[in-house]
Amino acid sequence: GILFNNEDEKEDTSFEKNICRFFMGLFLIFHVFRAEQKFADHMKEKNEASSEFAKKKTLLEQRQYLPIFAVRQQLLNIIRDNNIVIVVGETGSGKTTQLTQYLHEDGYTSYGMVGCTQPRRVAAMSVAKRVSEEMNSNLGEEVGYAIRFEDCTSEKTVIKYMTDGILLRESLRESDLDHYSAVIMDEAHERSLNTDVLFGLLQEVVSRRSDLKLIVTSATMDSDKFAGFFGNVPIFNIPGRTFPVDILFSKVPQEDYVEAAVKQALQIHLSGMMGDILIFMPGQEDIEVRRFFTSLLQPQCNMRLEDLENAPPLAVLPIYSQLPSDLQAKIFQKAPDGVRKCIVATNIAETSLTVDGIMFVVDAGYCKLKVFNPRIGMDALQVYPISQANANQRAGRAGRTGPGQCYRLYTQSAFKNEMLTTTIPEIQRTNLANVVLLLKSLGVQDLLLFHFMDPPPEDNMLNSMYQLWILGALDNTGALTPTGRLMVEFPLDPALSKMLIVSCDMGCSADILIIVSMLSVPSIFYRPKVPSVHCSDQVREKFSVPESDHLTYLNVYLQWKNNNYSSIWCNDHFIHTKAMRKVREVRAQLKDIMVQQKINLVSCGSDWDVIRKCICAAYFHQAAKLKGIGEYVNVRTGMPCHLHPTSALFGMGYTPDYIIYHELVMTTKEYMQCVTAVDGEWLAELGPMFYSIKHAGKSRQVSNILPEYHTQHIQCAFVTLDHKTSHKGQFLKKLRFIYHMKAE
DNA sequence: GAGCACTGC
Repeated sequence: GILFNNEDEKEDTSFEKNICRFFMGLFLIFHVFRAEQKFADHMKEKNEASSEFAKKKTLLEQRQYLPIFAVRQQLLNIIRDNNIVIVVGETGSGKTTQLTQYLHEDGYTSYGMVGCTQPRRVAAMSVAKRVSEEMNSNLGEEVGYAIRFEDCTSEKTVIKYMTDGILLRESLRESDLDHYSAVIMDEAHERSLNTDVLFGLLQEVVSRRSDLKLIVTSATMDSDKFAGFFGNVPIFNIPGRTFPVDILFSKVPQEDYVEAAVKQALQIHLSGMMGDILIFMPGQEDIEVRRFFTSLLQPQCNMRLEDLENAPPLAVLPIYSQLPSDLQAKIFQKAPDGVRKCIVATNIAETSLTVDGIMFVVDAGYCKLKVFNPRIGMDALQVYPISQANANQRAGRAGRTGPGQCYRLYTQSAFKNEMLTTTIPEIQRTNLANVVLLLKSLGVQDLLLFHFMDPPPEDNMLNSMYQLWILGALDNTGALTPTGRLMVEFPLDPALSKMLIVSCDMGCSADILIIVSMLSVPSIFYRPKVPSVHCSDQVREKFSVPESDHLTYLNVYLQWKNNNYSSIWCNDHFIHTKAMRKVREVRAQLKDIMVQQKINLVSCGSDWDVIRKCICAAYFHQAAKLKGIGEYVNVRTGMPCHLHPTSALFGMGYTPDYIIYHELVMTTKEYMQCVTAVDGEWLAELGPMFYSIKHAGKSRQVSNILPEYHTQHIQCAFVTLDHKTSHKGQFLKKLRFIYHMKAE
């Protein structure tokens, strides 16, 4: 049927106005505050109810009630007869908790552990906890888990849950995974970067080790592809236990998904049907609630106001990853009687967290994706249509506790004809420098021949190898150098590892260690929306080191340390406490590795120029040159690049001739994020394959020292002094550096 | 004068 009536929408409102209409409507009219106040009381009630359920059924009875129990013996038979099996286990089948236990009961743990990988840390932890309860043992004994910063296993452990990244690291130490008798790769259909690398590696391990069982779980739509990849291995189906979800498509394409979502949510709310609503939006910007206070109330989408006023209360709850965790927790609290929850989420609610009681899903059909462009070395963060697999996953969120409905704000024809069946796997749209380094260290000779399920673009691979060569991780033949081998030890991007390694000789390793840790954690600064926005910016300026964002970060950490790592101090200075704690954890982990690798910790004290030079030593390939007031051009591509407004260098009178950047991201413009001023001389000294010093028209030729893989890129590496591009102004300096890249 | 989906070692 017709879900929405577009014809009445004539006014041309801006995006922002639409957002504000969304929340002014929902948020204010439905007395959200009243609703929220009642939450606390009802939490207690809910807890009592769930413990009541636990009493009714024993753990064993609960295990036997799962769909997977009915096919237990068949499943074990097929695993016994095959080294690799694809298991299609739908939601609610019990595969994640039961498969490991079945293998244990069938004797596989007598000669090794049963390992089970998860794409997320919380999942690894919570599933391990559940299984240890079912096996009546203490967590960390028979059943344990391992995630970054936390190894909760012991010599007794026979069932080990872990993130896929952990298993990948373990395969570095022990390439045949001799400690395992079976490995289950759970949620493999999510195709994380680590999953895809493990696919290729584990397939080889199984071919070497006939006693190892590999079980890969998949969604229905990928199962044939998975089975084919591993050599036409059998597929085993386990039915799920979910409720039916009615899918309703929009009859006409929606111009504005925010407005359409508001209308749909209101329609559901006024229809009298019971149940909570979950709305999927592409980004934080669409969800952020606070900004709506500053906006004006707009007439509501042709709804009659008296209808709205008489409607029951509705609690609108935002959820996205950057939201502070105390606010995130609200979505799990039960709403009081008579209050309906309306959760507005990014795709964090698609897989990462599950809310019970959702009966209605409203799906805008978009998500944000980061896509890497290897040619210019830039990430683009953009809104894309979701895939059919995403859409089905989202719809499924309405059928967890009862029959549900899913309203798709796009047409059936768009779903069928315009959406991809599955999202492009991460390995095809990300910077591969890390993957390349890892595979090289595992002794993979020719990376272009590595057995990937979906091989990444060749250009991307070559570019990553080239970047590693620049950093001195690969030699002229493309083989790993001692520096490269050392870099693998660190759980960091290659350039950051390199920075840490060179910092020791430069006498500033303790300082660089802090900077690297700060860069490994997203969003240190918390920037509340109105009204304290200026306040937070002012506080931030207090940390500012005019010539460097990196040093600004160092400054923040040192001050936090001086204030005894206080969370109150963080709150006062608009800094994410959670992020800072993670910085500290990362620092401790990296420090351990440095000690292990005999890299001394030394501080340069107050001589911060040394630190800038050290940063330059690892990032000289990401440099920009001043061109006009406050304008920079990328030295590799000649592309204009902008200082990000949050940078310490932004809008200040100080405009250095050369800067290096940590990251280049295309959003509304090409922005350099996290920059540091450097000397031109340093660039020539530390990046001789890129830059040469030009003395009165004479140039120094760079010899061909590139590995064979990079023949296509050799031209890019040469410094060709081009007199045409050298002009007066800021070039009238003692030294001139010009970089020329052969355009395609 | 912008604003960042989500993971992981």
